[in-house]
Amino acid sequence: MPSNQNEKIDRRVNRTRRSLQGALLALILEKGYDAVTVEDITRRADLGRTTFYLHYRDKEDLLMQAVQDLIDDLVNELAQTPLDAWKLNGQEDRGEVFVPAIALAFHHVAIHADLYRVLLRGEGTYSALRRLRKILSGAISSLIQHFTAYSRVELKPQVPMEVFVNSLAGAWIGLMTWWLEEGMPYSSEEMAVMYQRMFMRSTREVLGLINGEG
Amino acid sequence: MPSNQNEKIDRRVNRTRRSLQGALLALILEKGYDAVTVEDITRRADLGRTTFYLHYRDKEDLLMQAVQDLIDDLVNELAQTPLDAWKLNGQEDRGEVFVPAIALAFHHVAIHADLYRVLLRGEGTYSALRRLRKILSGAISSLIQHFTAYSRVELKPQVPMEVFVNSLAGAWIGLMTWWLEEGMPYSSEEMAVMYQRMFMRSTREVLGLINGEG
DNA sequence: CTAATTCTAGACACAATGTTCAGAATTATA
DNA sequence: TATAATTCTGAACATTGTGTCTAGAATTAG
Repeated sequence: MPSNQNEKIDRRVNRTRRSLQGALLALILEKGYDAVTVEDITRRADLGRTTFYLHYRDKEDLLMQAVQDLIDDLVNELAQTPLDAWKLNGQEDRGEVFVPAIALAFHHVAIHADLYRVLLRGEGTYSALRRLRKILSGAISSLIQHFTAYSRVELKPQVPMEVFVNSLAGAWIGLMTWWLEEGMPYSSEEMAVMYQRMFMRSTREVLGLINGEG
Repeated sequence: MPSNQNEKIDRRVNRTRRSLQGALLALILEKGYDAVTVEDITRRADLGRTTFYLHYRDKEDLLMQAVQDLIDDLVNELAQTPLDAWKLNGQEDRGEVFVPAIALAFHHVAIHADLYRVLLRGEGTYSALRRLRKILSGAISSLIQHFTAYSRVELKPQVPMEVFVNSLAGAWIGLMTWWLEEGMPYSSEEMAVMYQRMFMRSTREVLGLINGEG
């Protein structure tokens, strides 16, 4: 998925980095970020400790590069996804729709579950989780803007947009966290549908977009 | 607020512990949990390094005791607060109410801002943030149960309650985090009102409690 | 005032970090 | 396949932080 630089990279380098990253994730999930030493990582990856420092400055550097790649990937995929909403099959029109962008985010979590688990636990540096929150806030902002662009009604937000967007991002993160910690008892599509069912309707209300029927 | 044991404690002990806790919080906010050493803490607190180990096992022990006291205090206060909702002043009845329990939580954050900042950043161990999330989820559950107890309508939740409650707790945490990181641009009462404005209405919808008027 | 408690400074063994270096192993490429 | 370049390795080293222990100084409770 990530790290496909233009320059050709020695096989050993790719293999080494993948091993190190995998070892770090596994070890963090086993005993927590703080308890993991560089020697732990290289032993698990079956590499010399010296090799580690050939590639990364320290433990945090390794984790942050992994997270950065993950987030870059998410941003890329989000950018390639239309913001439109599809009406759901045969459902009576309760405003129930399916937004591919939302489903995509949950799908991304499912694919990279281990890394998201580490990220959402805030292991390592807080900056990673903060970045994810900003990205989700931005995505939510874009969705809202996209949906309201076609509406001729004037917006009368019940709360400042910043407050609302950050709350929804928090709900998203809380939902993903619960989902991962519970061992993903629902599919990513189900999660996306539930997220919409909970918050898309109230979004219109909070924005002041409710016109008539409850 | 916390640590009022029955036994009389030597003045020096209280002073020392308060100094150490204050120093740790300040240092974490300055340069992050990982970068803080025990010697940093004792130097800032103007104490000998040996003294630290007279009171705490390590850095994490100190932080966790502080967080534990904080959470105990929050739980205590929540337990003493009625779950009822007061109707807001002269407002037209848009279902807008004021729930003391919600306001109390935001107030608690304002009073202990530094510690919450550290806690919400997930500095130290993830377990603390996880505990807070569970407490908020529990509080939300209680509120929902309390509100619906008087309703004769049968509930038809649109999503599993666990999903909904965890999302709302996430929104709460996201909102508090944003609030703290932005330097608390609103009062805790305003925050509580906004939280309710965003989610109390949609809660009734998600629970299937919408009867007539939108 | 005095006995008990707490704080202090210095020394200690230990664990992990991050660097260096010479040589072994692997890889790209011709 | 041969060879030059790159990457990996293991051992050694200085450095930093940890957690413990001591004897004695300082503070506190009563």
